[in-house]
Amino acid sequence: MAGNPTLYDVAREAGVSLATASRTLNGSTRVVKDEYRERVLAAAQRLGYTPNLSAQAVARGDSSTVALLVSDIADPYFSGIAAGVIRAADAAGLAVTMAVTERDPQRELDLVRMLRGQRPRVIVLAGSRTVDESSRETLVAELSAFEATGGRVVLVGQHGLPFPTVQIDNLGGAHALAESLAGLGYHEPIILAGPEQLVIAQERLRAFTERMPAARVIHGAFTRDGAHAAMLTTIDEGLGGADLVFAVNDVMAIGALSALRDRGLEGSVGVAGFDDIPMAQDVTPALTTVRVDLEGAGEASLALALGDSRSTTIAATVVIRDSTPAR
Amino acid sequence: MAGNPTLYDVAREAGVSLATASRTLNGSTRVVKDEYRERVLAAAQRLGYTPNLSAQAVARGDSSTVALLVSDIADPYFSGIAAGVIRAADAAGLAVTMAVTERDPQRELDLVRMLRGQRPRVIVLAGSRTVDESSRETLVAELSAFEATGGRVVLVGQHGLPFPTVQIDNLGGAHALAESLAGLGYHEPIILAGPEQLVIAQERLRAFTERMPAARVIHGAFTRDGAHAAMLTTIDEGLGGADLVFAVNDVMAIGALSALRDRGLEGSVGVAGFDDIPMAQDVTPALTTVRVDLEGAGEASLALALGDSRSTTIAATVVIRDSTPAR
DNA sequence: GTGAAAGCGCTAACAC
DNA sequence: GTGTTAGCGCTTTCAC
Repeated sequence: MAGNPTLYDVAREAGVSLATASRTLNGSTRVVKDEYRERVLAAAQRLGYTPNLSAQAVARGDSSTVALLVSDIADPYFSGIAAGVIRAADAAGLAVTMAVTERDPQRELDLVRMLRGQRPRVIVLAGSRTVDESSRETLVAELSAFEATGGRVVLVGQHGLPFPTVQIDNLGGAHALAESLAGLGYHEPIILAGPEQLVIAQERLRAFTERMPAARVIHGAFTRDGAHAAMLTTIDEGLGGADLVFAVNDVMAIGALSALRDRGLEGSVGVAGFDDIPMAQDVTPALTTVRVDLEGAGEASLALALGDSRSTTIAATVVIRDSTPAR
Repeated sequence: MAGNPTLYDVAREAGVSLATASRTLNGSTRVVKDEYRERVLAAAQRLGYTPNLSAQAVARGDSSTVALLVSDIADPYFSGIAAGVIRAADAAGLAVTMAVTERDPQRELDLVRMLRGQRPRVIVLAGSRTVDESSRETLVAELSAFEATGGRVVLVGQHGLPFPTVQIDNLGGAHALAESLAGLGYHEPIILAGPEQLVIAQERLRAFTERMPAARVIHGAFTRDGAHAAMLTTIDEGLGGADLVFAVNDVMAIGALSALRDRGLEGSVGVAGFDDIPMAQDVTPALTTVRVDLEGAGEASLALALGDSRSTTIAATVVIRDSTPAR
C-alpha cells in the first residue's frame, strides 16, 4: 500500500506548482512554458503518475463515464449492443461502466440508483421494458432527476419512457417478415412469443399477427432454453396443421430449431427469428430472421446522448435463409 | 444543471451535522440515534440524494470498482467470462468498468493505464496473451505498480504473467479431446490453429498434436469468419485424407462447420472445437468440444482477487456430440 | 505564465 | 452519540 503518486508529488519532483502540473498534464486551455512542461512530463513519467479519475470527477463535478445497463451480457442481443456502446464511448474518450439487471425491474432500479452515484455523463438503458411494471414511475423519476442534474439518458430497443431512444423497427420488421413468409406459402404459424408483458416481444408478436394470424401463441421465457422447452412441449402436444414457427428473437428460434431436431422433426416446419445475431447463419438450416444492426444501435445510442439529436430508428430488414424454404 | 443534492444538503434538511448524515447513510460502525437516523433517511429520500461515489472514493482512498479488460465483448468466450465477473462483483457490492482491447496489445496497455486512473480494487485481464509482444514488460510494470499501491491484478485464461491467474486447463482438455477422438477412429486432423502467436491457441494446438499429429495446421484469425474463410480455402485446395477438423475454439469450429456446409461437405469429416459456448449444442451437427465453465472462470477470478488464494485451474472436460461420430 | 488557495463531496479522526 | 474539522487528489478562480 505504498500509495499512488499524486499530482502534488509530480509538482514537487518537477519543482513547479500544483497548478502548473495540473495544467500541463490535463487538457487546459492555458499554455505552459515548454521548459516547465517538459519537466512535469518527465517527473510524471519517472513517478509513474496516473491521474486519479475520481478526484478529477469530484473537482470537475462530472466524470467521463458512460453507464450501461443490460439484461444479460451473455445474450448476443445485448453483447452486440454493448460492443457498439463501448466502441463509441471509447472513441469519445469515455469509460464504460456496465451492470446487469437479470431482467428484474427492481434490480434495474437499484442499479440505476447506484450508477447515478458515479455521476456518469450518460446512462444507457438497453434492458427490455415490460408493461405495467410497478417500478416504472420510480424509474422515470430517478432518470428524470439524473437528467435534471445535467446527465443524459438514452434508451435502446425499447420505448414508452420519456427519453431519447434508439428504436428498433420491430413493427416494420415483423410486418415485412410476415409478408415475406406468406409469399413463400406459409400461413399457419405457431408463435413463440416470449414473456407476455415484455414490450419488445409484444410488438413483434402483434405486428407479425396483423399480417399472418397465429394458429397458436405460446408464451415463455425470452431465452434459448425457454423456447427449447416450450417447443418440446408443443411438439409433444401435437403441431396440428402448423407450417411455421416464428420466435420473437433468434435465441428463441434457435432453441426451437434444436427442439425440432431433438424430435427428429427438422425441416417439417419453417422457422424464423428476429435480430440476426451472428450465429443465425451458422445453425442448420440457416435461420430466416429480421436483421437488426445491434452494434450500430449501441453506437447510435451514444451519438444520441452526446449530440443533441432526437430519437432514431434502426432499420429491421428481412433475411430469408434456408429455415423457411418455399412451400 | 441544477446540481445533485449533496450530503451537506441532506444534513441541513435533516437538521443534523454532516457527520451524522454520513454515518447513517453509509455503513459506519458508529450507531446513530433512531430519531436522527430517520430524519436523515427521510431528508435523503425527499431530496433524492445519491452518494457521490467519486467523492467517496477520494475520501476513502479506494473505490468499489472492478476493472475488466476483454478482447471482444461480442465473442461468447469473453461475454461468458464477463457475465461471471459481473455477477461476482455485484455480489461483493462492486461496480464493473469494462473496456475492450480489440486484441491490440498497445491498446491493452493504454487501457490498463486509463483504468488504473479509476483506482479500482481489482483489475481483471481476460484478453488473450500473445508471445513476444513488445509491450509485455511495460504492461507488467504497470500492473506491478498497481499492485504495489494496494490493487489486485488477476488474469483469466492466460498465463506467463506474474499475477494470480484463473487458468483454463487447455493442455489437459486438448489431450483428452485428442484421445477421445482417436478412440472414435479419427487420426488425420486438419487443425485450425488461430493466430500463430496467441498463447492459448498454441497450447491447445500443441497438446492436441502431442496425442494426434496434425495432417495440416492452418493459422488464421481467432474468429468465426477467419475460420470460415480458411476452411473454404482449404476445402478448395483439397482435404486430402483428412478425417477431422479441430478448431482451437468453438467460434472457429462453427465457422468451419458452416464452410463445410457451404460446400455440401457436411458430415464428410468430423469437427471439434473448444470452450463449449452455448451455441455449440445448437449447430448441426451438435459440436463436439471441450467444456470450460467460462462464467465460473469469471467468478473465480474475483474470488481470487478478493480472497488471498493462489491461482486456480478451471477444468476442461470433453463433450462428444454428433459432429464426431465414430468412424 | 505562474502560483496560492479556495473549493468539489465525502470520510474519519478527534473532541465534546 | 454527535458535531467540528482536517484532509483525500484534483481543478480553477484570482492575484501577481
